[in-house]
Amino acid sequence: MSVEQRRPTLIDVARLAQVAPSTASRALKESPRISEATRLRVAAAARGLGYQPNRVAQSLRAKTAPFVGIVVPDIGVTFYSRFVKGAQEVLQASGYQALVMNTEREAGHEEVALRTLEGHQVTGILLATSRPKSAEPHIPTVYFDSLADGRGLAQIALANDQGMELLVGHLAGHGHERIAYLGGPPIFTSGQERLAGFRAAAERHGVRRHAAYVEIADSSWSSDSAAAAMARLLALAETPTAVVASADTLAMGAIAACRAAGRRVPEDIALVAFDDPVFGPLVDPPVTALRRGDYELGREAAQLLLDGLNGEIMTPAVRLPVELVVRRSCGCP
Amino acid sequence: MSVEQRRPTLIDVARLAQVAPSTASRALKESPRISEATRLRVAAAARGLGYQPNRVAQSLRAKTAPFVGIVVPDIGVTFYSRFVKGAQEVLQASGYQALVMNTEREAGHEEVALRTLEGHQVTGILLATSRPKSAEPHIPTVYFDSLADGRGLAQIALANDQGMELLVGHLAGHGHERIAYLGGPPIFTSGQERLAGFRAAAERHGVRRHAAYVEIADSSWSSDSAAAAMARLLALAETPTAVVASADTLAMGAIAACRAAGRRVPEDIALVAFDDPVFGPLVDPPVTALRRGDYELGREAAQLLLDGLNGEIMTPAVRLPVELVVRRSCGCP
DNA sequence: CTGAAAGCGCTTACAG
DNA sequence: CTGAAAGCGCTTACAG
Repeated sequence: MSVEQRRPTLIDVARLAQVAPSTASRALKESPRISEATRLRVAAAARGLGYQPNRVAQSLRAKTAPFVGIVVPDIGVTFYSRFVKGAQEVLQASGYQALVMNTEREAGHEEVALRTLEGHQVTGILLATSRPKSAEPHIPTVYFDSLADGRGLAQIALANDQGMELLVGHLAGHGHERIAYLGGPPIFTSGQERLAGFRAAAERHGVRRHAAYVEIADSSWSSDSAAAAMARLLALAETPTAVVASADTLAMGAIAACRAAGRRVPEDIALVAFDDPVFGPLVDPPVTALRRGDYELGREAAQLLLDGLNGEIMTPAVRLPVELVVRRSCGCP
Repeated sequence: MSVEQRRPTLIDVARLAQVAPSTASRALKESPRISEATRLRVAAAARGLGYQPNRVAQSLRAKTAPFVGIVVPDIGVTFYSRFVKGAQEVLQASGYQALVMNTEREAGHEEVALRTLEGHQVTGILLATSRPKSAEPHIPTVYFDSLADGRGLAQIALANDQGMELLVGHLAGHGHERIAYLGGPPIFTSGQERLAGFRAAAERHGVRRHAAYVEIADSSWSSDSAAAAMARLLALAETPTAVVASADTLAMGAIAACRAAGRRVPEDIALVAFDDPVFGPLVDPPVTALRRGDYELGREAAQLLLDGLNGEIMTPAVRLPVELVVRRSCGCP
């Protein structure tokens, strides 16, 4: 371990360049009213000392920091990691650093993450909340995926009902009349809207309603809980002929359960999924699903934040349309 | 948009509680030498105003912040997202917030991320570097996955050579003599050590060496590039009878290529992978691979950092042992 | 137990 | 074009 060295400060630079700190500050940020000679002298001094500005001091002074916090329930979920990457791309292009906070779907962690972000004077927040009744952060916030009506700068999510219409409509087109729904708990937007969307679409397509045909996985939308739910569906006296899984992880669990029960997909039971499994084409059978708009949602959410910061008027809630990709699991030839 | 409200400061709290700011500060952080009455009065004032301490000011004052930065090349890669979750678990238990930075494997982004973290006075950094010759951050750093010998507080990675020995040994035990390697570029630790480990293990097991039997994917270890590489292997006059993929994504690409070429796995060509594909058991065929130690590596790395901050002596480099999970893709009955 | 003062490192009106 | 001064919001020796 090397000797504890004090980081050089602007004062050190100014001293070495023989100017006042204020002049050094201006020279470093290319202010217009500075002589070329001074600028060069200061730049040389800064380089010589390996000067790096203290961002904490800058933030304290400016009362804001060029950061945008992205708060996600589970960074291990493909949807969220891709969202982060899409958002980051747009944010960095506008000079913001993305600060990712993973809450593990715990309201307490989210609370802490939000306070940390606020305390750090971040410029804005992109938030997929896991708190049933959340207070609005004191910083411009774009809610995504888990919406909180009326709060924040803007709201954006996938078109959950349109997606369900595509999925249910496709199965109904195959002649299915006993279609089950396997979804995440209807606590936040996606869970609620997909379930509601399924019900509405089922009704539109004349699909028989059956209480036992709605199965809910655990709150982390885990494959294991989906497998258990699927097993319950398969144990029914009158089993469904098709299943709509409201996420990729649930579809994977459902396939595993079918396999364990010796039921073939799609011959014995058809399956479609809301999110396209990442290795979808390699799964046996390849899964019919909606194309992922994850990156796009991230980019759009970031853009909404930037627009909002620029004072542009926001529409109440943005919906990203989805698109069906037909593969084998639905029983198409 | 509500009226721009100034956030209440400690001064506001002190004024309301009719004490000096210094007293308010002490009262809020439960300093011992404070009267119960004062403490209650200050607490009430803080609550009343909705006071939240300004972390930026605290950090500037303390010259350190209770944060640990985690810098990863690609948050969309399962290995890294799980690492983050494991590390975060340990860090939060010790009072640190994890700040995740995603570099997209770009040296420039990593540079910025590191400077941001330094500028923000984070207490420590967990770094999987993507810079060929990186300067050491001025903050206690634990290198993981991509090691940089001699630098930082500590170094930790999976036991790459032991893993390759398990994989090659298993295939050799099946009687394979023409074993190909499909890996990431040998630029950073994992790519280098796995390739070297493969070669050493192949030699130990008397596997024939053949220049064309080493295929390298692109630098993001993408499935697509692996599929292309696999296609090249399958086009060889004398094709290998088995392939070792040095990551889950590569294995997936390899399977896709085999399928596209009409070759059956494992009947026509056997396959094993270093990382267990997340939905491994659902892939056709289920992949024989090493059990993932991702979370564990994250936990260990975080613990190394905490130990190092406490002044404990560090060993030069920690290796996490791996373990083989046999499924169908290797040709086992 | 409480308060006045200094200072963390920077930036920006305000003078000159 | 350059400098002296104030202040961002906090904490902590130093007095009392």
